[in-house]
Amino acid sequence: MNDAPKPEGLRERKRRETSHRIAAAGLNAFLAKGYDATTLDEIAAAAGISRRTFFHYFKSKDEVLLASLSNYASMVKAMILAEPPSGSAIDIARGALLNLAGSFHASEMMATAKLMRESKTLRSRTHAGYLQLEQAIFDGLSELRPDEARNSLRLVSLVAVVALRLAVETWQQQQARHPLAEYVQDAFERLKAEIR
Amino acid sequence: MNDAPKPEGLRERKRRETSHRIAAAGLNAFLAKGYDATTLDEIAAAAGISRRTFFHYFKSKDEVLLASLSNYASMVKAMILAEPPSGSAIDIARGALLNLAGSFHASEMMATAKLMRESKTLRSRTHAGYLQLEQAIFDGLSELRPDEARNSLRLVSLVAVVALRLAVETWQQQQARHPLAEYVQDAFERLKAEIR
DNA sequence: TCAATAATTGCACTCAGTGCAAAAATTGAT
DNA sequence: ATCAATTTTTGCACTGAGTGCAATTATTGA
Repeated sequence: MNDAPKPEGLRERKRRETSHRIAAAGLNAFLAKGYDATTLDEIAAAAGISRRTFFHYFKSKDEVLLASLSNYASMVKAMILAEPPSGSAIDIARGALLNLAGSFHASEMMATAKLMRESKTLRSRTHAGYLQLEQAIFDGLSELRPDEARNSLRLVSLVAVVALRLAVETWQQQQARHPLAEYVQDAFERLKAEIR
Repeated sequence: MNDAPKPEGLRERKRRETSHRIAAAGLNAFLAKGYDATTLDEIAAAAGISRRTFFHYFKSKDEVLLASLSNYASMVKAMILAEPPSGSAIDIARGALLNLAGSFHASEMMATAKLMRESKTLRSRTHAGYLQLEQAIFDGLSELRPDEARNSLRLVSLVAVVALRLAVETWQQQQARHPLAEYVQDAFERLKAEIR
């Protein structure tokens, strides 16, 4: 058993680099000119590849933006599995999201959030991100609690994401005055207080 | 004050008819060949108009499908305003959604739901519909309860839509064995039981 | 150095969506 | 019925996203 039987060949390294270059060029252009006004040709040119090659790295234009976002889905699953398995499902989800909230970078978030609001297609995508998150939380909880009713875990997943959305909303409204985690904490508490 | 100062001129009537013809032709084609495989040319041809004219009636392809869906948003707002204004915000939302659930037609829903699952763009749109619903519920509640904290009403709106989504999910999983309203009722109860 | 494999590219294509200006239909008035 | 104003419909040409294919180029292991 070797940790790295392939010491990262040239191919893999270049691939990673190119992918990263495209993502960076894309985000850059989006922030500079707006999402819709940025064409694939521009991104490709800025990344030093052909338009056709772009599609070997990303399935679509919006996936460039979703790429960074979708990391959160796998992160949250890992965090759920890392939670102490005692406590209710919702507490586990809350713990994981609190954890996740810590890894949000305020400045970066506020910038991309602005993009999300501007473009119609991106608004849909933002939400697609939340759907991924729901799924990831559900997967994590299912793995951690194989004996609990799927029904309940599904419910908890959706509610947890609602809490996160509420938190992000007020966080953005208040220009990130406090760390996101505080808003997440607050959202969960308000959720428990309000639903009865 | 006249109810119909313009007794519906020929123009307006034709416009309504054409709009309806397009929607019907679109839904028809979608169900027959799938969403992605249906082109605007086909829809236009089936509706007896030019491709260009299509865009005078619908802003985009998916709006043909969203048209029927987005009615629900205004319906739910009306239903909220029609609820007895006593009781908590969440009970009002639940009442309205129970009411709305009654107007869902099972067979039609199951068919369009299949479409929604097939196409990526449509999945986004489905969710856009839920966002509209959230907003509509929030608007309705805000109007009915101008003195309650927006925070709380927003929270209740999102939670209510989560309940609806959970209900629709199991409803579809169980092939509409029971009327949707029952699942909605159940979802709200589970919500209250699970969150604490 | 060579052959297998994978990445890059160009080209031609389909389809959604938009701007523009001409042609056809509807309207209200005479 | 006729006419001018207004609205609707249409055709045409265009941009931009995304795909299939086949040729070219780079990387790999031997």
